[in-house]
Order: sequence, then structure tokens, then C-alpha cells
Amino acid sequence: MGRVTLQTIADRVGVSRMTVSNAFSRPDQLSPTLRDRILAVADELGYVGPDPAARALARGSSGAVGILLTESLSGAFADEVATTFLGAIADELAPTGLGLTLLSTDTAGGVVPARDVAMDGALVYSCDPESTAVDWLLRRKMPLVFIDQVPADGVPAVNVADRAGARAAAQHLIDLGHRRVGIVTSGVRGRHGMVSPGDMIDGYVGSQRLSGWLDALTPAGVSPTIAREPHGDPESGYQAARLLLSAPEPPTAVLCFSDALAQGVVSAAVDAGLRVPEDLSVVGFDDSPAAARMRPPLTTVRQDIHAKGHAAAAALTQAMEAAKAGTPGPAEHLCLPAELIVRASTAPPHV
Amino acid sequence: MGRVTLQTIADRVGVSRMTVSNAFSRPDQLSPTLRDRILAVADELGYVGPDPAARALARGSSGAVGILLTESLSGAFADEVATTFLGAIADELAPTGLGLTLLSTDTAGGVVPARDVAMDGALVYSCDPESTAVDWLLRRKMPLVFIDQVPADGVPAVNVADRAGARAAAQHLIDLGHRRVGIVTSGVRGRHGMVSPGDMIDGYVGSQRLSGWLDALTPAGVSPTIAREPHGDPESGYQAARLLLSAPEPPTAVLCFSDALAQGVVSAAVDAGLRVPEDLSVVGFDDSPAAARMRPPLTTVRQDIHAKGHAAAAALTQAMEAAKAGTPGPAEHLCLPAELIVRASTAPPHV
DNA sequence: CACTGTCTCTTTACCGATAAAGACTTGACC
DNA sequence: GGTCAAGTCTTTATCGGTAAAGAGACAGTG
Repeated sequence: MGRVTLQTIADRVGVSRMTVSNAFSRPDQLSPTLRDRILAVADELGYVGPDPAARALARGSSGAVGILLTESLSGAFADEVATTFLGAIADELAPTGLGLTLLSTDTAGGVVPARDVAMDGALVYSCDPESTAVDWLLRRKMPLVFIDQVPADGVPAVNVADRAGARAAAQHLIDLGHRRVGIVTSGVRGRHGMVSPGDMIDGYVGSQRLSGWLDALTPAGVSPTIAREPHGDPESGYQAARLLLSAPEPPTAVLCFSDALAQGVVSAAVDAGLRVPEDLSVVGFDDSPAAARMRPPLTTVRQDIHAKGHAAAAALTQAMEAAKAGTPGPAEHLCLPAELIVRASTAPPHV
Repeated sequence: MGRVTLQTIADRVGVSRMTVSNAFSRPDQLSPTLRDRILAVADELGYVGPDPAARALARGSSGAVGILLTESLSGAFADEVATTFLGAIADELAPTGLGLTLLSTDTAGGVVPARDVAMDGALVYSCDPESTAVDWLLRRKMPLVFIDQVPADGVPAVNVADRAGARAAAQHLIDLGHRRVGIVTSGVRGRHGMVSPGDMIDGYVGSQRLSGWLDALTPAGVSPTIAREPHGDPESGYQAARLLLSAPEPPTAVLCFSDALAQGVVSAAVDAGLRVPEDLSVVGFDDSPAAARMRPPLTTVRQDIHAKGHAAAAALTQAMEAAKAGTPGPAEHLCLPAELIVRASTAPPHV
């Protein structure tokens, strides 16, 4: 016996294939009696419901949306901010019944997920806008939402006021009286170790935060020393901090690209016999749950990741509906606030 | 102008549709010259490659695998162990070009992802085997792999020696001389607060670990006090520890279901004026990166999550290939080792 | 009684590809 | 010159559904 399809059931029950289809997909189109009979026969035959692939073709929609993440995916999963965001997205999408497909930018074996996976729309999170994967998504003309990326014309975007937040963080240090400021950041591509602002090729968020820091530091006549590591974990922060602190004139305060890096910076300071914040002020970014739990509690810039996920999911579903209805609608560019949270890891420098 | 399909291109170039299909999917089937011409025309027409949905139907495979996660997805994303596992899976799958679709067990709006999303196989991670979602996957007869679940006949499974690991952890405490032992665990369903072993309905992993602990405690005549919280974050561990420590005869050692919980337990101990390990020994589970960074470094049970992800992905791709080839093959049940890592958070009780 | 709906189900017409087998050229080799 | 194999394309037959319009029956209405 071959595979059980609508036709198999239709023949068995003695109705048309379409009626069986309706029994599954549009119950209001037939009498409850007949429907029950059809369902019973289907069950008896071991039918598992309309084939998703066939349905996707016929309906023109697949019931899944994609999410494109730059890094090697496992990179994204190692990053607490990214996973929290993914969780928020997933939660937001669950009630819609849409599946969420993880797309790697990996172009292995000639298979490009961004081109070859069926989906009704996609989120693009912190990706290189020039990458082939993004290009394919764009070409497919499917509803897209850009998150934490340089906003593009015609594509809805969700961003955070990274620059303003970073500016506030740096200004906070300036106001406390710091004049020797270090920056700890990360990024796989590009130079590592002690770098200058020109060496930063870290994508939109990275450059925005750097700009924000400089917005406050430069007018105050402060030019920061920057240490840059490939990864963004605490261990990397530790290494970067050692580099900064071993300079002839070590900084009295450090601005970090993330709370995770900040954690390592604090550890390095402690191990170097420095007290935080008396000898070294440390500022993080993101306000991850760990920030408040740190000793001392970390001064950081808060972004509401759940709100970001919510906004992104909402923008996508909206764009998808608009696309289905044929109502293009304008592409909104949303910018969520970032707020400086002053805790106990910052203090005036002691002279 | 309507949509561009293979036929559009075929007409334009003056060849059959099949030849155009081959130009995209089987380059060796036609002359390079013609292929280039076809590709050029396709590009000119704005064709983005064979429609994934149509291809899925025709080929009988969709190029994506699903992963079913019990909790509300966001729950899974909040759990470091789960996200690390997901990352490992994603990394393992990336080179194969397969997409990874997150499936929620959520049956919202009549849409059941496990039934309605096109995929070639699926991973089932720490799910209730009785859930409808799992049931649908089973009925679809697609290649499946169970991870951290009660192994089922005919379904490949990947598990960890949780019971043995837990036994080793508990034995370690017994060997150190502890006789008053607490357990801190978590689980949304069921009773919370101080519970007895019978109240534990925490799925396979939870029950395995409990069994393992009891395997060592019971023969030593020790019956543990158990505190159970809905969630598995450090904050929950903190609450649970407060409960345990406020008992008339507080434990001298605590076994935790995870490192995250253990983190909270240590905090609670410190806040209660107890030294770890002098006044309270704490043992975690999983050996997350944070465990080694803790103060004091945490004694815990190590499981290799990357190996687990690797094994799961391998088992799935293997099952998928076997299914495609029509070679059912036996369903292997793999069990990865768990190893006790003794660090500085455990010591003999002081009398 | 004819007219108009409303229910139910059926018909017709795709959705956009792929697999497998067939047909036509060409060149090599005996 | 005839035969065979390889290389290029074309033909034929599905893949498993869904949308939209059509058709027959039955009831309510003026």
C-alpha cells in the first residue's frame, strides 16, 4: 500500500477529494456528520493530516518564518543577549502557530538556507547587510525585518538607541572626573589587542556604541585606549583588561561593549589588586540579569530585549499580513530606548 | 507580469522547462554554455531560484529538520544548558545545509507545528513523551531522535548518565562525612517548596538524577530534605536554599539539579553568614562555564553538551539517510558519560 | 408557485517543481 | 559503414494539496 493521501480517504469514504481537504482545513464547509466520518476513516488509515509541503505549495505560504543570525549560530547561542532575544521572538511567535527556522549564513555544500528554505518572512538579526544570505532574502522579496542593523530603505527595522546609551555611559564617567578611559570590545573580524577607532569594523551596533562613547569623550578631550578581543565572553574581557591595565598610564575607568566582557574586566581588576570602583570604574552594556548580581552590582546601559523581540515579531507579522493583503505599507524604523543604570561599579577616580 | 517560474525562463530561452530545472539543480546534465545562458536570463528576469515549497513537494524532502522543546521555548532559551545544546546542534547541522526549525509544543490557534511544519526529521529534546506534539511526530513516521528523554523503542536516543553522575555526587558528600543533605531542584508542574521524593514529576532527567542521589544516600541511611522551585535560575536556588537552611536541623551539604541553582544556593549561604564549603558544601550539575568561575569554584557533575549535540545531530542525519535509502536500521540508544568534578565548594562538615 | 438563499458537496484548474525514461547528435572504434 | 557510449536535451507522469466557481437539494418567503 502506498502513501495515504486525501484521495485515498476520498475513495474510501466515497466523496470528492476536495471534501476531504475541507474536512481538515475548513470544517465549516461540510456537515459535521460527514466530517466525523471522514476523520474517522482518515484516522483508521493512519493519515496524519495534509502534507505540509503540498499545502505550502498550494497555499503559497509555509507557516514558518526564518531568522538569520550572522555568527556561526553557536556564536549566537553563546551570547546571552542573543538567546534572550531569540526566546522573546519564539514566545511572541508561538501563539501564531508559526515555526521559527534558524538560518545560518553558512553557504556549505552549495545550499544556501536563505535561498532554499521555505518561509513566509524572515528576521535579520545583527547581520552584515552585504552578505549573500541577506541578499538572497532581499531578492526573494519576502517580508523582512532588520534588527540591530543599519536600517535599509523599504525594510522595517528595529533598533536600540545604542549611540545615545553609550554616550550617556561615557558622559557618566566624564562627570565623575575620569580622564583616562579604556574601552573593551569584541569582534571576530579585524585586528585584536590594542587598537584604534579606525580598526573597528564591528557592524552597526559596534560602531554605534563606539560613536556614542566618543561623542562624550572627545568633547571632554579624552581619547580612550581600546582593547579588542575576538569573542565576547568574560574570559575575553579578562584578557582585554589585563592589556589595558598593564599600560604605563592605565585607565581609571573602562567602558565595555557588554556585561559579559565587563564581568571579565572586574575579575581582572580584582586579580590585579585593584578595587572596583575605588581604583577602577567599570561600565557594561545590555543590563543582563547577571549585571545586578555582580559584586559590585554593575553600572550598565539597559536595553529591553523582550521589548525588542516583541517589536520585531510584531513588525514581521504585520509585514507578512500586509504582503498577503497586497498592501505594501511603509517600512517603519523603530528605535527603542537605552537607559544608563548607575549601580556600584562606578565612582570618581581617586587622585 | 506574473511570477517568474522555470517555465517563464524556458520559454524565453527556448528550451524545455526541465532543462532550466537542471541548470539550477543538476548542472552536470547540460552543457556549460547553455547553462550560462539560462542563468543569465534567469538573473535578468529576477528569478531567485527554484521555489522551495514546490521543490519540497516534488523531491519529497524539505531541507529542514525540526527540534521540539518542551517548555515555552523562551524557557529553553533562558537555560544555559539548553542554549548550549542548541548551539551545538546548529553548528553540527550548518555544514549539511539543513535549516533548523524550532517547534513549540504550543497548540495555539489549531496550528500544531509538529504536525503542520514541513521537515525531514526532528529532534525531541527533554519533552513529555505523552504530549500531543511528540505524538504527531511519531505518527508522521519521520526520522526522530530523542534527547534527554525516556528512551523509546524504535527511536534513536541520546542520553547522559545522569543517574550515575548524581550517584557519584551524592556519594562524594557521604564520603566526606555529610549526614544531613539537602536537595534543590526545579520544575514548573507539581508541588513547590519542601517536598518529598514522591512529589517529583520532573520528567526523565529530573527523576534520573533524583534516583542517582538516592542511590547513594539511602544505603548510607541519609534521607534528604528536598526544596523544589518552579524555575531553574539562580534566584530560585536562592529561595530554595533559604527554605532548607531555615529548618531546625539545616543540611550541611546541598545537591543541586543545576549549576544555576547552585549559584543561588551559594549566594543564600553567604547571605546567611555561612562559609562555603566550611559550613555548607554545595554540588551543582552540568559543569556550565560559570561553575569554574564561581567563588569558590563549584564541585559539579560534568556532562559534555557539545558531544551531546554532536551525537544527536549525527544520529538524526544518519536516521534520515537510512530512511531515504529505505534501510530502517536499528535504533541506537546512546548514553554519554557524566563525571564528577570535585572543586572547592565541597568539604567535610565541621562537627 | 416561483424566487431566493443557504448548505453541502463536486468540478475545474492550477501551485512550481523533479524523476525517470526517451530521443537525437557526435565521435570513436573495429 | 555500422555499433556503441557518452553527452544533451525533451517527454511524460507525478508530488499532494487548495481556491474558486458550479450544481443540486431543501427551506423560507412574498
